[in-house]
Amino acid sequence: MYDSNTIIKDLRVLTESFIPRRIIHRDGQINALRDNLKPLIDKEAPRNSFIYGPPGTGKTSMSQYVVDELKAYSPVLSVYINCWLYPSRFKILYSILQSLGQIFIHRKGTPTDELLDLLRQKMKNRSCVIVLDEADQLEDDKILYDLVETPGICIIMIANKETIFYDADPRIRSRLESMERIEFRPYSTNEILDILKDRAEWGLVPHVITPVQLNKIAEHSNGDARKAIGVLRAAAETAENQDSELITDTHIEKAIPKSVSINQTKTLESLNVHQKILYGIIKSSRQVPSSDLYQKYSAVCREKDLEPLVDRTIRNHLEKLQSYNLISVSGEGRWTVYSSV
DNA sequence: TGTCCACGGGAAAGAAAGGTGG
DNA sequence: CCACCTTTCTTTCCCGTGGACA
Repeated sequence: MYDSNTIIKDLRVLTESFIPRRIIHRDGQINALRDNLKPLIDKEAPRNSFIYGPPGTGKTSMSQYVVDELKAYSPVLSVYINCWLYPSRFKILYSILQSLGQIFIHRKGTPTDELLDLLRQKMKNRSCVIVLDEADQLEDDKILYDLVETPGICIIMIANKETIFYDADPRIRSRLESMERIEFRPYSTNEILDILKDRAEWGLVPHVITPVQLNKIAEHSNGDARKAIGVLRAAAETAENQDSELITDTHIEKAIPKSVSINQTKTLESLNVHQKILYGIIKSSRQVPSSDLYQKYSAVCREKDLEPLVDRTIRNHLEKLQSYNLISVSGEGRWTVYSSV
């Protein structure tokens, strides 16, 4: 009935990047973001949003959920940008234009302002929601000013800290301060429990894990849904690999220390360029088969004018990312699949 | 049954960091 | 401060391995 799987029904549901069909315990934030975007439906000017909160509080999932919802009601365009991968003004504009289907040759020396003009031209009589995720990583804050000053563009900025760009240009600062702020607090243990129940219901075979066990995972997560889902997934995979019929307490205990990373942001900062690229690719496309990864990696390197490292070295870096618990690896040999934790 | 192809161990080359003595 | 040697970490090259697939 579930193939040979005894534990996992749908692995995708157990990944952090999976966008659930309903978002729980974020009603206030969802409504706030909806209100900000709502004017777009009547072709009026929307409000920009600044979303902040610690990792694993649902910022990215919720934004994507609301944007998807909006697109069902209105012919608005949307672009998602991970600023970790595209931190510069040029890269962001280039990547926006690319996602909007603007194809042009990347000749060296294209002035950044030219890209901005192109974008502004394209935005005439259209509107577009731009999600800037990991905005802490932005190298140049002028891009924010550019985007805010472009009619038709609505920004959703996502960051960990509220105080981002505290020392920015006063013009930009006043713009940022006028953005609608939406705070994401860490989830309570009970809220995490609800999320886990939801994921377990859709992702696991019925009755392989008990509510008490889920509660144990929730208590250990410190309000970080990403961590909690990671533990659930690791425990389920261990159980599955051992051909067990149930997830045992031992499976969970084994999974907990694996996913307790001291401080994820600290770890991320310690990565080198290549590791960041790899992590960015794996994180933004929820799952990457090994056969695609190296190609994608080389492509990003070329965009960044970087000489790609040789494939064996990449495998070394992937091993490191895995040991830092930033990515998880499933499958074997040629059929290895990398996914974000 | 042979081909394909990413994996991962190991050696060796290269690069960066650390130490020492003039 | 510099020149030179040593150590440590990173990257590359080489290659055997094993599972899917035709």
